[in-house]
Amino acid sequence: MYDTIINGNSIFEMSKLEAESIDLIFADPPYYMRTEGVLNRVEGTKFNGCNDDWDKFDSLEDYENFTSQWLSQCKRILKPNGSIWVIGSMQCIYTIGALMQKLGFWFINDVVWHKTNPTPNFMGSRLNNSHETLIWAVKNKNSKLTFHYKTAKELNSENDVKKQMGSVWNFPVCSGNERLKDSDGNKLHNTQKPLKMLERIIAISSNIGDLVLDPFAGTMTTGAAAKKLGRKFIMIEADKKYCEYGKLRLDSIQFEDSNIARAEFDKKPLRVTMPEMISAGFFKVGEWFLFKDGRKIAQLSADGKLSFNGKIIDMHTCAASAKGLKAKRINGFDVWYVIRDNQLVSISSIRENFREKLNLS
Amino acid sequence: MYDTIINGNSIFEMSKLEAESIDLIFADPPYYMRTEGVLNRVEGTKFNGCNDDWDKFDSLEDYENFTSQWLSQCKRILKPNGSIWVIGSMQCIYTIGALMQKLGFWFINDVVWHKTNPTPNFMGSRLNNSHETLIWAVKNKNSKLTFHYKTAKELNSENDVKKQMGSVWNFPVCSGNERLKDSDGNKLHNTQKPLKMLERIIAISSNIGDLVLDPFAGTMTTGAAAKKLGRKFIMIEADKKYCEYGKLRLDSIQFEDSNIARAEFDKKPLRVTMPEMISAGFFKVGEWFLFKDGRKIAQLSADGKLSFNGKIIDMHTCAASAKGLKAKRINGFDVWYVIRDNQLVSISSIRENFREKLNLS
DNA sequence: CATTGATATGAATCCTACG
DNA sequence: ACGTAGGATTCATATCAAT
Repeated sequence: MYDTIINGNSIFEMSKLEAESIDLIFADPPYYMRTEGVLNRVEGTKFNGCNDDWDKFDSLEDYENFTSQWLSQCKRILKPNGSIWVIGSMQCIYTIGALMQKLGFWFINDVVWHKTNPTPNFMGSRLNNSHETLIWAVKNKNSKLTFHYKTAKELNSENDVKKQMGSVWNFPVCSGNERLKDSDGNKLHNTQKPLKMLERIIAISSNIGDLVLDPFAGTMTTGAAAKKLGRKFIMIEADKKYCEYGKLRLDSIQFEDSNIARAEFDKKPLRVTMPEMISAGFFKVGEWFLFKDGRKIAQLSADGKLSFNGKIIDMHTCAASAKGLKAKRINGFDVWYVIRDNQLVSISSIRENFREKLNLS
Repeated sequence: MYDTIINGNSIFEMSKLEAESIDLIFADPPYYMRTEGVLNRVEGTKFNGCNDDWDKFDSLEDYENFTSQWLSQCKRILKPNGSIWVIGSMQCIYTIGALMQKLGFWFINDVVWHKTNPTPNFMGSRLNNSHETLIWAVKNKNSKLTFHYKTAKELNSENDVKKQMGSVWNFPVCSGNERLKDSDGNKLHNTQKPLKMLERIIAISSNIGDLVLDPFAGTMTTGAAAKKLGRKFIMIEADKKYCEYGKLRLDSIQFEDSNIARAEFDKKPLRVTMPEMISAGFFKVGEWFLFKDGRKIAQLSADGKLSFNGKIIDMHTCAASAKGLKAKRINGFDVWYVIRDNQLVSISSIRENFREKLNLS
C-alpha cells in the first residue's frame, strides 16, 4: 500500500500501518502558535498568518500528549535504519525535540531553515523571527543511517565550489507560482513548505525506491518531492479539501531521473584488496613502501601487510605508527608511495589503475 | 553584592541569592554531549573537543533533573521583567527549552548562532554542525520586556543600511587572540563564547546599570561584556582555575561609554499632544487635513481630534476610516498632511519642528 | 519588449502608559 | 486587573500595471 493519500486522523491512520515498514518520515505537525487577536500590518491591512482550528490546543499538556502519541506511532512504523525529520518553530520544537529524545530517537542533526524573505516584525517588538528548525533523527543510537554525503555536497554547490553541507539552510518561503491556490485564488494552505527543501531532505537521507511517509501532509509537498525523486509515498491528511487538491498535484508530477535521485555521487568504488593487486602484478612482494618525501619505510609482505621494524602490520596502522601519531590508524592510501620507473607513485593512483582494469574486463 | 566572582556550585550558590533580584541571566550550561572515545582528524591528530568531567551525566533523567534545578533557581531570582538567555546545542537545547516552557518561562525568540567558521565534520558522517541555539525568554507571559529595538537595528547595520535584527546571527567561533590560554599555552576552556555575541545580548535586552548573572561563568565572557557595557555582574563558576583566570580578565576590562551601552537610539522622543501644538500655533483649529495625494479629508477640531463626515474622531481612527481600512486605527502621523505656503506638509514634520522648539527652550 | 513603480503577502506566541 | 487611547512600526519578492 503506497503512493496513496489517506484522508484521516494522523495518529489513527498511522496505528493501522505495519511496524517497521517506513524508510523516511517527514512530519510538519501543528505548531501550537498561541496567537491572540488580529495582527495588522503597518499599512493597516490584516496579516493573514496561521489561525487555523487545527493549530489550537487547550494547554501545553494537551499538546504534549498529542505530540507524544504521533511520535510514538512514528517510532513504531519506522524501519530500524529509517530516518525521521520534524519541522517546527520556537513555540513547539522544544516540546517535540524533548519528547523525541525521551522516546529514544537518536539525533543526527538539527537543521535551521533560514528564511531569506521572512515576514518582518511589524511592531518592532522582538527580533524578526526568520527561521524554523528541523530535527533529523534515526530510530535509535545503533541505527545505520542513510546519508548521502557527496550528494549533499553536490547540492551545496555555490559558484561551482562544493562544500560540506552544513546545518543552516537558506531557502525563501513558498510563494508566487509554487504556492497552491484554491478556486477563489486564495492560498490553499497557510503553511505550505518549499519543494526544494523537501527534495533536499529526501535526496540526502533516503534511497531511490524507498517508502516516504508524511503524517501531516497538507499540500502534499512531501509526496511531490518523493515522486519526483523516485520514492514511494504515503500521505496522511485530515482535511478532505487538502486531499483533493493534493491528488491533483501528485497526479501531475512525474519521476525525474537524475544523479541526485540515484545518489550516484555516493556510489562506493569497487572494494579491492592488496593480495588481489599483488597477484594481478600491480604490487610486488618485498618492494619498498615510501613516504612522500622518499624515505623508505616498510616492505610489502605477501599477505598485503607491511613489514616494519621487524613486525608485520597492516598498512594503515603502520602509517600511523611510522609517522609517530597518537591515532592508531590513518588511511594508508594517503600515505604510501612506491617506485615506478624511478618515480614516486602514490599507491592510491595504482589502486585507481587496478579498478579501471577491473571495470574494463 | 555584585561585580563578584563566586567560586561554587551553581545551583547552591543561586539558592543563596535574593528572589527577584537579577535583571538579566545568561546561562551556558554543560551540553551533555554524550561523546564517546576519541575523535581523530583526517590527518590523525586528536581533536580536542569537549569531554570535560563537568559535561558528564549518568542519563537523560539525570540531566533533566540537573537542568530543572538550575532553571528553577533562575526563575526564582529573576526580576518580574527580567530576561534569561540560554545557549545550547542539539544534544541539550530541546531538553532545556521544554523544561523552560513547563516552568512558565515565556519565549521571546530562539536565536541561531550561525558559526562562520565551524569545525568541519571530519568523517562526512552527517551534516556539518555549524550552529548553536540560544533561547531568549522572560519570566512569564505578562512580563514587560526590555528590548532595545533600535539599538539592535543599529548593531545590525550593513553597508550603512540598518535593518531589523533577525533570529539568525553570524559570528565566528572564539579563536586567536580572544581565546584565553592557560600558562601552558593551551586553550583555557573548551567552550569559550564570542565576546561580541554577549555584548549584543546584553546591549539589546538589558539597561545600563542592570545586574547580570551567569551561573556557568567559565571564562567570564558574560562578565567581560557586562562590565564593558556598564552593567553590574555576578559570575558563578565551580572551577577554581577558571575563577582565577576570570578575575584577571575582568580586572583588566573597563566600562566603555557609548550610545549602544546607553541604548540612546531607543530613547523615546518627547510625548506631545495636538492641543499643545495648537496652542503653540503649529496647527490652526478648522484647517484641513489632507491625504498625501492632496484630497481634503477632515478638519481639525479644538480638542486635537478631527471632524470627518460630521463626526469628531481621533486622527488615527479617522485615518483608518477615511482610507476604508479594516484596521480600526493606523498612525495618523504617517497619513495626514496640511497646507503650508501652498505646499503639502506632513504633520509628522511639523511635530518634529515643535519638539525641536521645546528642546531649545 | 524592456524598465519602472505600485501593490500584495509570508507559521506571528507583534504596544504601552495612564487612569 | 481592567479598559481606553496615544502613537510607533516592515523586508524580500512576486505580480501586475504603467510607461
